[in-house]
Amino acid sequence: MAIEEPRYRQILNVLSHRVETGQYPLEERLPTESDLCGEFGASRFTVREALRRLVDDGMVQRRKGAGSIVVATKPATRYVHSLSSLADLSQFALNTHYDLVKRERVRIDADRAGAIRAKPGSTWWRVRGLRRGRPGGSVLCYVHSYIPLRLSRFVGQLDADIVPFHAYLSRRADEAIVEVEQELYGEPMNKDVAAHLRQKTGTISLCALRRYTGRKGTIIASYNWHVAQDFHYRMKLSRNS
Amino acid sequence: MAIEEPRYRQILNVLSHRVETGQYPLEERLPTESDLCGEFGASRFTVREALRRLVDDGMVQRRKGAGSIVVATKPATRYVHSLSSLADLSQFALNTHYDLVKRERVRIDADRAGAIRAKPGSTWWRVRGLRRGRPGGSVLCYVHSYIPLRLSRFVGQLDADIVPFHAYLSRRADEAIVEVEQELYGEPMNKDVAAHLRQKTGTISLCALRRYTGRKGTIIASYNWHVAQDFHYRMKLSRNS
DNA sequence: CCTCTAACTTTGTACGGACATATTGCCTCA
DNA sequence: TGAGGCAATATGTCCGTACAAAGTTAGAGG
Repeated sequence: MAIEEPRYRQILNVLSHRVETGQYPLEERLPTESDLCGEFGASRFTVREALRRLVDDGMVQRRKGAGSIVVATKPATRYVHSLSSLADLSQFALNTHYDLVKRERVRIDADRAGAIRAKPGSTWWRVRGLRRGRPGGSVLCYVHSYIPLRLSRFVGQLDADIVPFHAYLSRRADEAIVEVEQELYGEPMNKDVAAHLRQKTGTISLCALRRYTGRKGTIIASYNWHVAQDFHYRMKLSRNS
Repeated sequence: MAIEEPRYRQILNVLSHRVETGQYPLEERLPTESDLCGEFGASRFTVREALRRLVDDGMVQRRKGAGSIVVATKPATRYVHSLSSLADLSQFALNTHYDLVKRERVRIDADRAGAIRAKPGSTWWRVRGLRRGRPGGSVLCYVHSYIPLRLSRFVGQLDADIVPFHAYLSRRADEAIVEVEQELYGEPMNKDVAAHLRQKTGTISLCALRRYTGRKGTIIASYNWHVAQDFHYRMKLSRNS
């Protein structure tokens, strides 16, 4: 004999089934707590525990005084990027050393414009730099960081000690990072990249393009070129709860 | 006069401050609910509400009978992989055509063992296949899929029509996918890979290793080799609520 | 010294009641 | 008719109590 499920979970099962089958239609209200107490013969505590899980599963929203409404017919199976901090995206950033090569203002051509969400022809800051395992060590990665002019007053501060840049800019500009996009792709090195990575022009590189977005738009976008056979990126997604 | 914060929130503020400052050190136990009730002069209900939020914020884990332990000193700003389905990890899988090359049982050597979480020397199924843009089209990717013997009864079913494999296996075995890990790295092609991708041995490939884990362990692990300059992978993380 | 058991501790589930606060809608009055 | 206010409703917060289940610890017994 299987041990019985908790009461609130039994109720949760019934309720989520009703939501999934449309018995409680999308955008409409659920019965009140008091109704559900009556139907299931359970206390308000137990019904609320079930409803709380429905909210956790992203199927229901509740508002004080207004009731509960169905906002999704399926539990949001959210897979969470288990690295809790965004710094983990640029995985080794914290344990490595950064050499700033140049700070410059550049006009964005059509190619770059799409990738960093800039208007073609607009001017951005570009910071070029090298990432090494340790000061003076071998180069792991060559970086172009693009920063919009509205953050100009912080660009002068960017330096080897201020890594990762996105965290610094977000904090100083008081503009939380809302979204991060990352693209990984292989491409032949141009002369600039090849020279800094000490490879022949045309050698295949692995480029990670990352764009950090705040509520006012792009905060920073960076191209990170790696020698392909040295590149290793790991990510883990876990189903939450 | 500002309206007063709820009692549980005041307690939450104190507790999270203590966690952040290390007054409750990482990996160590928090005071028991009953202690906290005493300290704050609140009921167990209220203290539990505060603790529940700490758990939601990812700072604390609780186990029945064992107490609460600190697992992070900062609230986890959780970034959600916005692609809700796991199929999106192998991005083009659904719009492409799969050709099965061979089903075979292989002994796992030390190298592979670590990567797919297998015991060295154990036997697994290996399914080799090719992914193309359309039937008979050019090869996008060469795939080795490793499947544990406990799922042997489903391996015979795997075929071009059954993609993605992980979804099929998870459903048939009634074993939900709990975690997905993905590694991307560059490596020179061996003879087998090079032949199937029509490249010279030693050419740099880009390999995506994906491991899907259920509650009983690995469900499937697959190596996906791409010609480096044809590889493009995009991901997006958004901050949730 | 090791092992199994029993007692104790701690969190989980569940009931009851009470009042607070946000929302909605009706009803009255200008 | 429109605005304001009041009443009804629904969820939020908070208290007390009780028992269940899991984990820990100390002690008895070999």
